[in-house]
Amino acid sequence: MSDQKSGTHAQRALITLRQRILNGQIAGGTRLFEVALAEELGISRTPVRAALARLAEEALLDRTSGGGFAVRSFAVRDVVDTIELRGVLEGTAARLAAERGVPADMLAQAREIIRQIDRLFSNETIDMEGYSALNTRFHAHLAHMSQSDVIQRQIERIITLPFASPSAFLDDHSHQLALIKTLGAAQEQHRAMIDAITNREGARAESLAREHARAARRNVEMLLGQEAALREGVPSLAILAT
Amino acid sequence: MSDQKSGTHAQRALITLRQRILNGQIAGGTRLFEVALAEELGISRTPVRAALARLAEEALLDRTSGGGFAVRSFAVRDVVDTIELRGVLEGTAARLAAERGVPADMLAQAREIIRQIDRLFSNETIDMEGYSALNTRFHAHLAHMSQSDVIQRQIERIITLPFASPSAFLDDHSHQLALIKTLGAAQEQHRAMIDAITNREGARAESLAREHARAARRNVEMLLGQEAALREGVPSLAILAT
DNA sequence: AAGGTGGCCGTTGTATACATTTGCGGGAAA
DNA sequence: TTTCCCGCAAATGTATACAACGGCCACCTT
Repeated sequence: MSDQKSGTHAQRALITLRQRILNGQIAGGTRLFEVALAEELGISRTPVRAALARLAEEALLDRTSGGGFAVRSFAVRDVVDTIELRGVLEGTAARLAAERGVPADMLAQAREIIRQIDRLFSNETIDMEGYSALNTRFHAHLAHMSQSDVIQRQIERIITLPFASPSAFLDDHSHQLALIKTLGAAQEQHRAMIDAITNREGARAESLAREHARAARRNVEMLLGQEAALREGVPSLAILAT
Repeated sequence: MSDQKSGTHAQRALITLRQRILNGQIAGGTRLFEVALAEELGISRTPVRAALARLAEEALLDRTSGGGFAVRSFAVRDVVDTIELRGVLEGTAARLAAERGVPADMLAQAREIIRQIDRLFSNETIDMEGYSALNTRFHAHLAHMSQSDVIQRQIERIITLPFASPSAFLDDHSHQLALIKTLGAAQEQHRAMIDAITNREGARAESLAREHARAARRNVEMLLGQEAALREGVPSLAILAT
């Protein structure tokens, strides 16, 4: 089941382990041992070490004092704070874009993405995968518009966590009914952000981006208010410590 | 000269390479080869790889497409943006502290640090090393008061870059005359931040922390305005791409 | 019974040989 | 001359054996 054939052993191990951690198959705090993993995956310790190092880089593992690795554990508070952090970073990207000014063609690209999302809305049934993809593109483009490599890197880094991605929960099928109603408001915020950036209104752009991220926080809180059974279908939250 | 005796080969290699990069001895963009480094350091490829992986984790190296590593290059813009980012993160820490409320003893600790800095000022000549240490402690404590592990980690991560540290330039001896005059204002900002947090004034706490970081940016700009010769004594900026 | 102390075993650290990949350069053909 | 392709060399990927470190437990001593 986990024998993807792509690339090197280290890459496969990385993918497998990442998936297990994000799935919650390995509890937070669990120490990972090179030999055990190597035997289980049928490879030697060397590629395992490489994979573990990359997972530490992705902040999914902590380095323990003795030199080993342990799975990082995410409490609800951490998920909320991480979403807050994304809001802060995207807010900064939006503010910098406004303050520094964005070339016309870059703004045009942003508006084009918004237009494509509008087009999706004109259909009777919403194509959630399509929306998710376009939404991700919009947010990536926002980071790009900051014209700051430093900010862009930080944003890219943080959204590797599935629950911190701008399109978190959009692909999770358990509660789409409630979600769909919020998409219209989200799109209005997209529009307002680009408007603020166009007018060089830094403070407005920043606070819009922050509020925009709050929607994700509301989703988390809504999901956690439900019965556990209903949460089964939400892979983005599977990593949560119980 | 580089044969510190502490710990493992990997640790020594990490320290040596980190120092070289921060010193600017290895130009940004330079690709690092395992074999070459191993031979030069007199160790095998294995600990070299480990060291390179950690440096990538510290964002001092980029991973190249083929699987190798290259020294990250920092332009002036990147330094400025990184300081801005610290301001944003510390601002967020201050805001969260204010919004969430900070236990009395934690606030007391913050005030104690401020008091110790006051005491330094009462001397005729300022003990810069002492100020630097206390200032670092104050900022670390601020991150702690956010009561957010996520935010705290981000701040700790970013201030490993010497020019992004809250006490950057304080230990660089070339221009202390100009700096000393700014310390009083900085201390007033420390005081105001704690006041804002005590009164649960989130927005005020945030904007104070941001403005506080601007001082570091001014220092960079001042230093870069000087003749190159005068910059020799500023190790924090040695990494800058020429 | 309590405390120290020895050694075993599990874990990471390191070196090294070999496999695999990739990028570049040179040569041949169009 | 240009382009394509082949092959070599240099780089990373991998396995494996052994070293070194450390924690734990059992046993011995007082």
